[in-house]
Amino acid sequence: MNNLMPGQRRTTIKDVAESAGVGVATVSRVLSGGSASAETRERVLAAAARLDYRPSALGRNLRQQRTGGIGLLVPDITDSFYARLTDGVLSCARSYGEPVTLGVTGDDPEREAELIGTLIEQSMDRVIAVPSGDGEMWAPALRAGLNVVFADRRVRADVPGVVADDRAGLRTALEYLVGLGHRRIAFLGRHGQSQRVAAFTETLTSLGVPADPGLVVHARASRDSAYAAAAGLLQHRPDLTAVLAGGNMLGEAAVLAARELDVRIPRDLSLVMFDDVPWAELCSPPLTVIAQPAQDVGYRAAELVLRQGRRPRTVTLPTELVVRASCAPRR
Amino acid sequence: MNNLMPGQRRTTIKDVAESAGVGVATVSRVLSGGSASAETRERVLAAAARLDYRPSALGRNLRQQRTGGIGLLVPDITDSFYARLTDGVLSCARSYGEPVTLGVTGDDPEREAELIGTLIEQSMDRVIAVPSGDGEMWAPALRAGLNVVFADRRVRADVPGVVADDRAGLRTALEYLVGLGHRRIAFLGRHGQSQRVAAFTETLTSLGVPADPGLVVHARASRDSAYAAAAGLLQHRPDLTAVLAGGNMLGEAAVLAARELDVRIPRDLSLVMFDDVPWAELCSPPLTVIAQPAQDVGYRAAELVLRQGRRPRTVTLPTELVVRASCAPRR
DNA sequence: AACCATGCTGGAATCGTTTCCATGAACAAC
DNA sequence: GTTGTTCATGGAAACGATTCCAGCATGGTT
Repeated sequence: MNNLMPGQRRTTIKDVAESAGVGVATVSRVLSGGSASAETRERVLAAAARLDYRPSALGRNLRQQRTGGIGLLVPDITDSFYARLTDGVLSCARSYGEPVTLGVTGDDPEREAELIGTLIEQSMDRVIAVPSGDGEMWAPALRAGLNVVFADRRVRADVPGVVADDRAGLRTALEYLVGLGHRRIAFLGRHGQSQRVAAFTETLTSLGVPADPGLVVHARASRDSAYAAAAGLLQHRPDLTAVLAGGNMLGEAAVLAARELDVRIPRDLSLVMFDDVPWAELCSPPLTVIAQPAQDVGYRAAELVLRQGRRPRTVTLPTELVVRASCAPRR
Repeated sequence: MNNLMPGQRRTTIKDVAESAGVGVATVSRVLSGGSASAETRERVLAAAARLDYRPSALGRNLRQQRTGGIGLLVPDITDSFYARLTDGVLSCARSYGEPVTLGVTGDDPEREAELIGTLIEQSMDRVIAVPSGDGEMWAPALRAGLNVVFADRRVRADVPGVVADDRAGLRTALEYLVGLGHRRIAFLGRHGQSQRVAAFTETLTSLGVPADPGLVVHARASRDSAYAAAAGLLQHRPDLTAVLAGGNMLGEAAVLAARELDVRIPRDLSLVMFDDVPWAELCSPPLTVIAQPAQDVGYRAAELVLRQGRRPRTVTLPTELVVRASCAPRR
């Protein structure tokens, strides 16, 4: 069968070997930094350059029983927080020359499981995930030898993770709100943020404010769901005076819902949002936020998963309360 | 302490064959829908399920000389437009079960070339790209048999593409601005938007407004660069009365720069922004925008690159002018 | 009974790379 | 001159799948 395809056959290591007058083993050694005589090395390099040879990752990976590259699972790439996290991962991966395969889970455990399956099929051995389901779901992946690092959330103690110190950020924000006289403070969270919710109620109690379970609401990782949750909260509980939004999409939803229902920020309602985004400053009023180092979280997670030498437990990155104009004393 | 279990070798097709008492060829046939007797099929399926067998994509790809999956190259994943585009690609790819490998070019042709190299190394045969450099750069990739689809921009006539009809959107926006009495209208664009710039000057001329080259400014794909360009424009040309921002990041930069320089929108300056984003409505004032179907662009591009049967030339998707409150008659 | 058509099956080749191992040469030490 | 030792080197065996091809049984037709 001669080359009937317009796209000609890929140049292989064999072609290089032939062209350089050496064996394939020698070519492989030269190209991967093994030992070889200066003269041979030069001949091989010249031949490789002449033929524009690029080693096939397929062959290499099959032989070495591992696919290079990193799998990255986030709930929603449209969310600025996860986009920045992704950017951090990419920027670290680039310096290692590792490709990144992206999957969105939509905070749906079923989809997450499906994506994990795909990753295993691809023989990916490194994964960074913002987990949606419970930790159990990751057992098969770990058994398969997958190298997992969690980002933003942790659902298993035996898997390293990189998270922002939202507990501290939350405490600062709540102290601020309580100091302004607020007592009925709602938490508008996303599914999978159980830890954040727990921290919320604990901190509130420790500040002398009784917890009210009706003031904690959850949404899925989509704009519509966030809006529905925010609007529902504001309609059902007109008595609340402050809202803590657990993400930028939820904050956005809260602002929108408040406008729709003619609730004035900050006169009628104070709002603090997790995650600083560029538009928070552009918003009317500019939003007080708990800034999170999303990009760093991604970068550090990538570092962790790439330098798999030692296994640190968990990296916690600081958060910062940025006060703007969306909070006022309780009337 | 490594968590590598001894003897945890991956289960291969050979194991399944042995366990089912058939040859490997038969297993392969059964699993890929070939012909086999009902009894054999059942035995193989049972064995595969029992051993939790997953075919290795590596072996398959090596044999078939192609890596499944799609490579996606965008200038900046942090930009809402490209994030939505990416979301569209992922959502289409998911229904085909194809993994997506993401790379950010930062609108840098050099980085783009580097990423193309990586994709070829991975034997990726399908790529969706928002091209940054000129069309020449894609010649080697096309020669290597890569299946390329451009999104958002087109730089080669022989490569199919999916774009938004920004020419029409631009015309509508400019008619609106000119109708409000504006004459000195600036374009704040990004590198690689030469076509958009050309459309801008042409349209302006056709509306009877002389083009002023000094009113066209370019930025790279980063927030800092966008801000620098916007601030520079406003400082150097205090005579302009309207700005058309070529992307949401540029619009954001324009709003920020205007505030910083105490230029009031829309009293002193009218602003129209390409691409509708959720915060455009939250902004003060709410921004008039040319809405672009970013997600659809991604989805359609993925469809095009996956259904490589026929090769349509170009898909153009409609845009829409959404009038809010950032434009006013010229004083 | 002889023949062919049909359909299922498994051995073996193949994809492109890395890596093990044997070979042979050069050289030093005795 | 013989024996080790150290290199560079290339042949061949993996890796895990698909697929060609030949073998074999079955059943129908002459």
